[in-house]
Amino acid sequence: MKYEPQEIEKKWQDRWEAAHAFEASEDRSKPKFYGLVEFPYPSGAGLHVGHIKAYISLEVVSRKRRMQGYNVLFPIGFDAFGLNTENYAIKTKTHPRVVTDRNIENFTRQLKSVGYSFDWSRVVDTTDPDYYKWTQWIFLKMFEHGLVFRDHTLVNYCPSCKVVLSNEDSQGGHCDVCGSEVVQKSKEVWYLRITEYADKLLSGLEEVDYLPNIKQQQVNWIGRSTGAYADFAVKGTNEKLKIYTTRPDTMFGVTFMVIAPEHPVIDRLRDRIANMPEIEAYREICAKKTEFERTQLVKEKTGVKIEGITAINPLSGKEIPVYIADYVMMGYGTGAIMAVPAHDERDYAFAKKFGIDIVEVIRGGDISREAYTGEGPMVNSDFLNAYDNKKDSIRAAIEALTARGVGEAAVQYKMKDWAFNRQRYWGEPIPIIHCPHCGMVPVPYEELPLRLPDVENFEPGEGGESPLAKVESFVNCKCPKCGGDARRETDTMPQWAGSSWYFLRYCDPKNESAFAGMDALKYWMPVDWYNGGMEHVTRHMIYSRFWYRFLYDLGEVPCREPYQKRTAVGLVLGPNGEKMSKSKGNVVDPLDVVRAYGADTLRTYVCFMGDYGMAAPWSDSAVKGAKRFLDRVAAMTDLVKGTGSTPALEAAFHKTVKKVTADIEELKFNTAIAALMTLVNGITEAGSLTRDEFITLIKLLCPFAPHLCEELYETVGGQGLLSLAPWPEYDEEKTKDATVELAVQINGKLRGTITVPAGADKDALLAAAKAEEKIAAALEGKTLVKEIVVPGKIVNLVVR
RNA sequence: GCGGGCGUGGCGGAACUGGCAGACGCGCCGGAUUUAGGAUCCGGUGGGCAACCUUGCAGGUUCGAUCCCUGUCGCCCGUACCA
Repeated sequence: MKYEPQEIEKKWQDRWEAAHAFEASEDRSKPKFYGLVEFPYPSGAGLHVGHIKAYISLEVVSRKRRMQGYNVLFPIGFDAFGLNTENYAIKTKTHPRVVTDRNIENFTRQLKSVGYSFDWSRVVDTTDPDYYKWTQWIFLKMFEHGLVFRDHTLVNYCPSCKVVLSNEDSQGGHCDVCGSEVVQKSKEVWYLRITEYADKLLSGLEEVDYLPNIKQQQVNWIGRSTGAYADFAVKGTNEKLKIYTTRPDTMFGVTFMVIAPEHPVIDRLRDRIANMPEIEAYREICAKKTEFERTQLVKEKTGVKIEGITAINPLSGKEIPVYIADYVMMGYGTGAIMAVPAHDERDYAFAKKFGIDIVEVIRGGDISREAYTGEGPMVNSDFLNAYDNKKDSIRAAIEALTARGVGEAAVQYKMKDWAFNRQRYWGEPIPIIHCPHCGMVPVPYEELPLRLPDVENFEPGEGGESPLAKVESFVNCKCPKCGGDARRETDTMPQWAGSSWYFLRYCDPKNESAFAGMDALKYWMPVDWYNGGMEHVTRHMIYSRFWYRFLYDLGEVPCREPYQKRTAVGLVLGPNGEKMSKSKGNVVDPLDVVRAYGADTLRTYVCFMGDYGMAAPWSDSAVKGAKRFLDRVAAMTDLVKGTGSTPALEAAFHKTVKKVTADIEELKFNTAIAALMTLVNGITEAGSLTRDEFITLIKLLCPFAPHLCEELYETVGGQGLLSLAPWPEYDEEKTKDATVELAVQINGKLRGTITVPAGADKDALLAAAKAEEKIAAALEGKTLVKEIVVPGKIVNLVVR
């Protein structure tokens, strides 16, 4: 047969659809497999090769598992709220609903053209009111349980998108959506108290199977540290400066304090501060600094001494100066630190610059040259001098602080609470009503979904308020509690909201009385295998684990962790080895490949490119190689004969079944395909194969190139769909060759090979080795010192 | 700085975690077919004339190291004054 992709792909896609071949079955007696890939944001640009590679992972696994008899749930949906759509809508003056529907339609068509075996009967769309009803429902449950709060603080703000961003959304100081530099702005915003779940998110990692680097990144992001709070009294006032430290045992080495420029104590002590104008000037400079200046130009420490106030060290009683400096952040710990220049590099740099005393309290370094951050015995530290290790001295210091009532043990997290509102139109409305009498009142559950009103103008307001604020009919409402006039919240949720629980909806997508029925959840959850990009490890993964864990605490979901296993896809780079981008002009359109070479070629090539988890450059000529391989497989129908397989070919088949079966489960698609290519080479050499063997071949290839394999199956008279036919089995005994070739080394260097029966013992191997021509020659006149024989591996003769 | 990862032919990458380095593919060379090109098929292909040399570099452990250890250089990703 000849491989003509254009003629067969649509045909099989239609047949699969007509047969509902890939819809998850309600038969709950079968073992289940829930494979999840990150649902796409349906941008106007259409499918990207990145999507192809990301989805091919569990596509191949799911297809194989289906053939192995699993009840497979392999769903897809659309994460369709968000700024890109909204910005596009503004630009083209088209309603985001229209844009979204068009994009979803386009994505659907494109995904289907690649032949993914998604369950299209369970598609979710986060912008569908029947879906976001439950997003709002979960939000209200969180509100009910005290996990939602409003606060007036400094937030990350994108001046271009005109929205507040969470920490996760502004990693590296740049807006996640447009890349603009993020500025700090004082605003009243909604928060989700994710920090309350920090410990659960951390401990939950112990019971899941994520790649080690994924776990590590989450651990780092949560950033748990242990230490203590301590109160430093401000001399002559009732004020106390509360600090957080991980090394309370170094307290006798404290020679000054530093507070963040935004620290509120400055305003409270305004009257006592002698150099207030200088302080104000410094605060102004700091406020104007961009993220870049604050983080990149860190070498030089700046700050101002606060004249007129001093603090008292709670353990030593010493009076010390207080500085204001922007190397102390308001957002971490308490916004104030005790500085121990002898044992902290930043404090050391600051002390050197400002000529402050440096007092050694841990022996082991040379504090005249640099801060010593290692361990050692305590010195100059009163009662702590008795200790010579970190653990004991910290414990003793905390005990002392506690006993004197000036401090206590404490835990801090780098992770911050989740800034949860956006001042934009295309998102889930936050279902809260502001009542002048009752305060914040949740929209009653029975009124959900709180629908987005239709508006003409989606432009965000200049003052940073949501477009919804201009919609009087939406804003004005009655308070559900007292019935009086009230106003609706006009901000919407961030894009991460809808994606924080979508995998639950897949389990039971049509449920009208719950986000998903417990029955369905008990069967399908947890997700057995989740694959996606590394960029989501500290965003979406953290958020959705938080939401899921919260629902677990409520008794709404059956297990503590949503994702049993998580793997990551490596980037597809441009042909020049650089990251694909429009500006670099190195973008490959996967649909072009489908048109030119067929979906099966695209799929096979993407799998064959290299290590699945690593970045790999695109190669147009290698794509042709994949096509050539499929051509050869198609041509193999001519070699199918009733009889005539060699023992070598039979063994090759068993080996290949074993290897492909194992490799797919490890996402080692490149070597699985290499094994299939080797097999095809072997068949070519043998000149013929049986029909059964041919069917085994196309079954193994089916997860990668399903259209072609279905067609070939039909060509050789196969009944039904190959995609649902049983996966090939192998016989371990038959994977073994009768004879093996073994390397013979002399002094560790290869000097010859011997061919011996598979089970040959040491003596036989040794004899064969010594009889080998080249070996015998090399042994001539030498003294044999040692013989190393590892059956099945090697013979090494050590001579002198 | 810290955390994670990676350095193997001209290229993408293999190699049972200590046992014949370079599977498989791309590219390249030669041949067949073709009026020609393309496509296809067959053969060859790490370097060196050779002895030999080769997994970023330098050491170490071992009968034996791409794999383990020490040091060093380079690249990528994440994070960032986290007290």
